[in-house]
Amino acid sequence: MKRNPLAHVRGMNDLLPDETFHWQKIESVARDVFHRAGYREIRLPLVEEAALFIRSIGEVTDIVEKEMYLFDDRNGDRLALRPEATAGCVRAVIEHHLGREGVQRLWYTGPMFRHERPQKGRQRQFHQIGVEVFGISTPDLEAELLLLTDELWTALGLTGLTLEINTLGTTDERSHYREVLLDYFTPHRGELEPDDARRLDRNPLRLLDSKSERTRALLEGAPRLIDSLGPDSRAHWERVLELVTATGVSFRVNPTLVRGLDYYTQTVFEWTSPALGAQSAVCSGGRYDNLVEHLGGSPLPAVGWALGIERLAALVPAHRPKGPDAVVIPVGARAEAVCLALLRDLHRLLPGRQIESSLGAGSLKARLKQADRTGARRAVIVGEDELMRGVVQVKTLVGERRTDFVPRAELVEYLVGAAGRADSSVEDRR
RNA sequence: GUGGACGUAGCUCAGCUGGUUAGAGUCCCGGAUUGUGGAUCCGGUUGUCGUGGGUUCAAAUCCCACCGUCCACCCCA
Repeated sequence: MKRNPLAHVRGMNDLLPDETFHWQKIESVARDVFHRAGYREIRLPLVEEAALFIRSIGEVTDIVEKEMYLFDDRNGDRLALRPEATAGCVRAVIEHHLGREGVQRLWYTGPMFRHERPQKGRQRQFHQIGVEVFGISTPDLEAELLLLTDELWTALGLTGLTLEINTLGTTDERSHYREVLLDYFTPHRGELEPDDARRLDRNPLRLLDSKSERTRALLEGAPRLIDSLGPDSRAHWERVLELVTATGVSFRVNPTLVRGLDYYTQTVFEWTSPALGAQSAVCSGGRYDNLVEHLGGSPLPAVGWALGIERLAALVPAHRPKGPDAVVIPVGARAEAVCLALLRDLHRLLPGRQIESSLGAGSLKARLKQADRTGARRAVIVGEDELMRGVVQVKTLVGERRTDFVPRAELVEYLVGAAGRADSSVEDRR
């Protein structure tokens, strides 16, 4: 078959209501953690000039070379769906001169787009939550950002993640090391697997985290990145280690950790989980002191990280939504108008409560069954009998079976009292 | 982009080496209870067997192609 032209685009998935609840939970926890730490939200466009990403992420990266969604605007501009948000964030900081207003602690969330082959934990439209801080060059910022991630995991009830950190030094130090590494590996070029030979040509640093046995063996005798660092970078790195240690966040130094994006300098880090399969990185980032200047702004140091919401959502224990406090069920046509008025009043007078309606066709039995399945605490039933008596029937669905007939005017009062009376014990049982 | 596995009810899957009307569980709907939930029992609906072509008296089953999904490589959140 030709593919169904009306089906979803490959790698761009629907998030159904069962999942959105889980996501909302994650997002609200993150929002709260950020707010408490003084981070403010920035909302950025999904589309930017393609050149912005090419210049920031790097020309010889996979993201730029083969993964970007590119298109020409009607006026001929070369645009791209953002593959990540740091570039756009830096652009916004430069464009609005945010650097002049002192330190900026920013966070963002939203979809990113990369044309990759989908697999577990990897889709073409994926979602990130990220943080960028501008204006602090000292290593205490790295510690703060790592602490922030750790606080987030705690707030989400997430355990079992491991943190690895490394330093890449300044741009100059790194390109020096690149040459050193190139000199070391070039005589062994013939021994490398095709993928690694390609890395040698394109981005020798990527050899450091090669999975190939052969390459790993060669790496044993290779010059180390740390030896290419000057005194300033070393001091910065030592201080990062000291401060992160002091925060109590446990980590491992991984000298082979190199990030794929060109703009990183000094500290880089990555949180991973063994539960995610091949795409194990949950959250990663690092310092990028040159990027603002590189993109045309006045020099401004920065550190940031981003986490993949899909990957995080796969790890965070699922929160089941709790059922509604009450479901209002009309029986018969005459009761429908009364129930709608009842809903309106309940929503207005009990703003904290979740009160749903049970409308449409279907027997009372089926609706009670449905209400029970959603975990509703009470059913408020209005039928002919109740209409004649001016009451509503309130049936407790959780815990003890109990049915009360309540004068319509006293329903709000009853529900307020019922919450104190029954819900706490009910809560425990669920 | 490369490799492998897999596409059968809304969902999870069975259907062996081709053989009559394609099954189970679940979900949904109804009944046992003329307007009263969770358990049980009874009944019912649900399918272009991914698509197209080929082999055959006969294809969900075998062959080919395409589409899609998943997993891994690559890359990365």
